[in-house]
Amino acid sequence: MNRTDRADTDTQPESRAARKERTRQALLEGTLGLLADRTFASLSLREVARTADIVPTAFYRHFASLDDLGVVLVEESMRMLRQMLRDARRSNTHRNQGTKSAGDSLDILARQVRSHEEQFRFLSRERYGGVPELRRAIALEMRLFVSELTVDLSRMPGLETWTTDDLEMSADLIVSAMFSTVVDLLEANRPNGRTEEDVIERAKKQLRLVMLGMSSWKSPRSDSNDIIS
Amino acid sequence: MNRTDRADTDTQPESRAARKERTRQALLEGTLGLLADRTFASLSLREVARTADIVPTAFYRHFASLDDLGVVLVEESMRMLRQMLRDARRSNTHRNQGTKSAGDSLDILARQVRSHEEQFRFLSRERYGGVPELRRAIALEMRLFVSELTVDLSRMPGLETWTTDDLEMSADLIVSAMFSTVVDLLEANRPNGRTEEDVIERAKKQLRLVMLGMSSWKSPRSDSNDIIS
DNA sequence: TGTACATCAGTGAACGCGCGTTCACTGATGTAC
DNA sequence: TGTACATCAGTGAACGCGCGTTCACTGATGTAC
Repeated sequence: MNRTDRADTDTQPESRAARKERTRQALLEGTLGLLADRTFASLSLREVARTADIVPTAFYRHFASLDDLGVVLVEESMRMLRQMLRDARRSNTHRNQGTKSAGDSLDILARQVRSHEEQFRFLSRERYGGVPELRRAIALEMRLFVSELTVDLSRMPGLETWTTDDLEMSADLIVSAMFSTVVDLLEANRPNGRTEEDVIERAKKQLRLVMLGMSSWKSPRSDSNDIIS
Repeated sequence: MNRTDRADTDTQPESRAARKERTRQALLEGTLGLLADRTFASLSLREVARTADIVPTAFYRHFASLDDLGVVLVEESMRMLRQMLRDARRSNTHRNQGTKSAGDSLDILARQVRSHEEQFRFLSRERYGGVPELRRAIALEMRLFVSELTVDLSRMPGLETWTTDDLEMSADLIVSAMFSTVVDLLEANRPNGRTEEDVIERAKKQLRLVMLGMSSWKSPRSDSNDIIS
């Protein structure tokens, strides 16, 4: 916390605060590792402590409870997700829109999933299967995504006249599809499974299909709502 | 099992086999009850036994293990889901197709979710958050849904010339959206939440939007794939 | 119909185990002078 | 720079608890004759 003398050579021994921070990070990362194929609810404090090579009681020097650590984990993962969304949005704003940007967004998503696999695995597992506290935190964040995407859509050419409800309906559909894609990406490249390229290609097509639907939604020539045939 | 004298009055005492079956059902239903807000992985055998008012050791007269019971629960829920799909398909085949049938399908889905709430809750929770065995069973069933829907789509007017891949891509999108809708339905009518009618209306619109996209997918006037604007 | 025996769903005591949490402690790091 | 004291991350023993599973049992139901 309040260190008066900063280390100016890196051969100097680590400060107590730095050591503590390292243990804290070890706990968070060790927990994420355990969550690769387990539910957060099935973890035990002793087990988590073991991953950081500390005795169970030392855990309490860092978190008040296991749930407390879980909330921190959600917050960190969510920060990562928000950053991803911000990047995707910037790439869309600065370049062209429509099909191109849809493909770009999917590529950004796939890259993020690959480089933050454990966090995505954690989020997708806990979104529906988690303890109520984590579930609520994730649901809130998903709702924020939908409303941010709604705003983005409202600025696209051809959609300025849409009602908020229709924009939200479309954003909701897109977010659902992207969530499915994330889960598919996490399971891609397994024996007997689809390849990552397949998953990305299908997701791009799906996004294009939705946008195609949006482009003729309530347009003059389909006022009858008699869709197929 | 092999009762020689069948009961012809209902004042007659229950047979041993019938009693056993009742306990078995009590175990299955009691477990579903516990799963209303918990993960299957977090249940204990003793807790489950308690819901059927039997001593822990008596559990083994009915199932080899808790996981064994879990698999039976998945199978039963899946049988219900398949039945629902069969009904929805029949209603579509016998009547007209397109927008009307989309609305009908959603109404069928909503009714099923309402009357089998616990099973849907169980399935949606375990789909991503469950123990590997349950997750695999559910994933398999979801894949079957997609391929059945793919076949259905291939028979719709205007879609006969589509590639299997494009049909599957569309079916996959629809199933993703419907899964989201199920989860929304399970959380509908809560304080500060959406109403069931809102959820159903939005899902119908989403289905219409997708079908609208399909109707112009790769059609002459949008060969350029320049979707929006 | 009555008797003698078999079946088997459910009982209850007992086991060893990992759990979360308490507590008093140790000893290296940090601070004041 | 050296000394005396404070801080605090991590230790290790101990606790009571619910767990899954074993085992020998009970007594009502079912079957054979």
